[in-house]
Amino acid sequence: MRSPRQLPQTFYARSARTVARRLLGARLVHFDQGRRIGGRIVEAEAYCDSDEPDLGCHGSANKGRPTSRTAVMFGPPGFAYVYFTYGMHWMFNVVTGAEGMANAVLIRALEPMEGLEVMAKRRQRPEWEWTNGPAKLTQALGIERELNGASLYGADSVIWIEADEVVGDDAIAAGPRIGLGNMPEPWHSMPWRFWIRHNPYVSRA
DNA sequence: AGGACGATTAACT
DNA sequence: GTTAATCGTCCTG
Repeated sequence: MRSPRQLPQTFYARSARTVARRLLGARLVHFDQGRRIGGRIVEAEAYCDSDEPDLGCHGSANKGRPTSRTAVMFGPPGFAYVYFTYGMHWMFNVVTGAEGMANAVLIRALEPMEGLEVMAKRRQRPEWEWTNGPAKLTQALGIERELNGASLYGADSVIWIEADEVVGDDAIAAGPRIGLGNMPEPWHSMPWRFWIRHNPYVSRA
């Protein structure tokens, strides 16, 4: 194992909503060039929760059948689903639930904890803006296409999540997901975005 | 083959 | 509040 606290595959083998909530306070680590870059997860969103249809979720494209892009989502839990969007941004998700279900959790914001000097070189801004958005955190941690499909629970993983701070239910807030655009109701308003209350690193949108 | 658009961000009025 | 940047993916024909 990379760390005694590295989350096992069983952690991810639950509904996306459950995993999204339990991921708050945990630490995402990218082991890059022999050094740890990472931070505490403070915001996450569930997509294609359990077996409910979720239009607008990538897994619902192509009539709910896997495509080359979404294949990883349909695979077993505990793997990274990394995709490219808007012609310039990378997004990091963890695959959850049962194999074949296309469930995933988007990591939307972190509190920087390790490798700050690397993040600083990659992002010319005040520290609180380094990782307060899904495409900002991937840039800060150096997450790109080669991590798509990477195992998060393996003994020699290069990216994984560790148990860290315990966040109580009363410190967690929930609300509609961000940036859904044309996603129809009821999914547009489903409260599947979770974040730590009063945390300065949560995305502002 | 072609076009619309995106789980976003930074810059500008 | 509005908009450009920038290109892979999916849907239509």
